[in-house]
Amino acid sequence: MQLASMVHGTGRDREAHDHRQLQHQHSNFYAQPQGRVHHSHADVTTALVSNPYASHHQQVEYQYQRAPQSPPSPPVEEVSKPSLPSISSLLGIADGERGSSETAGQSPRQSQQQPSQQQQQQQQQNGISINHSENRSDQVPQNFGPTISPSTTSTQSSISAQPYYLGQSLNNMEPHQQRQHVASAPILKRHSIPSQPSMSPYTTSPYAPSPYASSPGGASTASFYSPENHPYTSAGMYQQRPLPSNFPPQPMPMPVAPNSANASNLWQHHHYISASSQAAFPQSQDRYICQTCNKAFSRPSSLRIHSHSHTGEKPYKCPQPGCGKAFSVRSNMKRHERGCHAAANTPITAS
DNA sequence: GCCTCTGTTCTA
DNA sequence: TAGAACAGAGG
Repeated sequence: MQLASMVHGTGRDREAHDHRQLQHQHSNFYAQPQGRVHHSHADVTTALVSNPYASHHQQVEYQYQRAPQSPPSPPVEEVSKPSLPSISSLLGIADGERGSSETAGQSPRQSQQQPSQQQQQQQQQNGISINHSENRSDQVPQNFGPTISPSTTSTQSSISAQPYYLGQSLNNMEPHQQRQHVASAPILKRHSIPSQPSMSPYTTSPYAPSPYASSPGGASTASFYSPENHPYTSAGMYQQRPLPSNFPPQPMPMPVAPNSANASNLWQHHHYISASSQAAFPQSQDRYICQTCNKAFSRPSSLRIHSHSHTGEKPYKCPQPGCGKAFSVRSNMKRHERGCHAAANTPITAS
């Protein structure tokens, strides 16, 4: 009963959280265009492509200041673009350098730059050679990926300061990258649980401190049968966890819509996770998992007795005088009495 | 609906 | 023979 209430309560909390989050996003979504009134249509369009759901006000301001460059990284490119030579000229310079000596191949402009600036310059040149051939929209996921453009640090700070913005970027990430994000955070949060051989990673996800508290993992946190809350605390011997329906863990069922991000996708995103989280916690059996051997039991008493096999505890001692045998299971002790001491007891009881 | 107790059954 | 798990009964 308590478990059920916990699960339900978690679901309500999760929904409430989603609702609040969505309200927050909606408010920002509708408030955002107001901050762009003085911008041209092209600016607004570019900014929306880059981040249509900027929930943080600073993010809006940040992109507002340099709206023409939609991705989070382009300021250096923007500043240095006028001074960059064309690709044909670069090729010509390269050809000329090959023809002439290496020492004499430096142009006056390159000699004036610092080494780091030269690296940035070449990176920018490489970037430009790619950006010119690719669609602008394809550039967004790249900038949101783990390897942030080396342009500015404010870009990274703006992303880290916006959980939902980061979530959007996750959708643009490769599946293995998403798994890394999902799996790395919970491990840091894991606590007070001994070694779990071949334990499902999903058992760690419930403690994810990530902004995805509304994920199935976050919901399962409340339903977790924490040993601290159990009267029988056997040194973290066992725990309850939602059923193996989540086992083995499956990849995050995030709908991949990198470039078609809009409000409807937002709702679909959150609702999809919420629905899966509800279906991920069936009130079925085997909810009590031994942390030592990962064996599942349907009853806490069964798990408690099972824990005796790991601890070697044998609380049930044979009451027969001269028989110091102890058993971990009461029924086994009684059986022992019946079998071994029946000859001595039966005549007494019978007579 | 969940728990403990108890008995039964399987296995080494 | 004992360890271990499962299932029914009752609280």
